Amino acid sequence: MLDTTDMLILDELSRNSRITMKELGEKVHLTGPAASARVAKLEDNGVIEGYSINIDQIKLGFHIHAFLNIYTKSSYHQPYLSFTEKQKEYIINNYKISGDGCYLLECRFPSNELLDNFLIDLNKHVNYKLSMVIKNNK
Amino acid sequence: MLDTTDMLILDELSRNSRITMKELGEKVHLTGPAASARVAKLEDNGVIEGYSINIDQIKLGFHIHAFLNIYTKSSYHQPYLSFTEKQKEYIINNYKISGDGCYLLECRFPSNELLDNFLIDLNKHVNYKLSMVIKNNK
DNA sequence: CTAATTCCTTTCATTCATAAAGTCAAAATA
DNA sequence: TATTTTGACTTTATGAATGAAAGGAATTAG
Repeated sequence: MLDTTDMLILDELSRNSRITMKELGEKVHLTGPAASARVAKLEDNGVIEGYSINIDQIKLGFHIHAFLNIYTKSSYHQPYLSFTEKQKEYIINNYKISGDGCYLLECRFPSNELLDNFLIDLNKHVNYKLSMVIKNNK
Repeated sequence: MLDTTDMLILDELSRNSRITMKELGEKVHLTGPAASARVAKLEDNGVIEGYSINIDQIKLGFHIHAFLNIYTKSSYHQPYLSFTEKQKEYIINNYKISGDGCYLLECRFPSNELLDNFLIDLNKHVNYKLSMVIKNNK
């Protein structure tokens, strides 16, 4: 389904998705139109879901990056899910998981104070264990 | 530092970073060159770190998405960090965290078998708790 | 052996990006 | 108050990229 050229294209676009098709072609030994056709096919079959940017969250004022293991006492998750819907500004990902907890919530906050406010509200619906990200080894 | 137009630009580029500067300008009520100048400034001051793509991991054969809470017995983390260096294919993020464990490892695997192999090797260096991602509510 | 398919290249018209010059308003300075 | 400076924008024009169309080589199917 995907050959090595396709993988190279995905690799290049992961590094810089605003590269021109001509340049992309040069990197994978194709002409511009050939690279463009490959990319179009990768879009059509859904391998490429979209084009995005990486933003420096700290420069946006989000100095705190945290994970919250969520533990629901009741089996009724809706209050928690409604809460996270309302707090999208602070929520990066909200994974439903197997294992210890029910959810793993990835969040960002400008300050400890806003984190605290968030936790107070969160605790009305569920219990949690907090892990603050110190750095990402990747 | 960043005004509402800049935030709108970041929002649009997050949704589609391959949009033309002309189109981007139209969305935020600017001309092409003006939008382009804004974006260049956002790049220069490091707010925009880069341009990337979203890839459907399942279509690449990675059917399993998991988080591993890592617990190191010894204070000497290097064996673990060397191990993760060698396993980059399976590792999405490797966060050093405060809280219960020492690290939170985000991984992907094609099969349970390869996950099992990974865990066997991982367990030579550290203990872990495994959480499998069922879905992402976001 | 011929026809169809796939993947590519080349060509060309259209569109985009980018640099340069000019406009305007707000802020700073004398 | 008058003048200058600054910053952000628009307009214009040119060089470059995109995308559609046509054509060619290699592979597969009938």
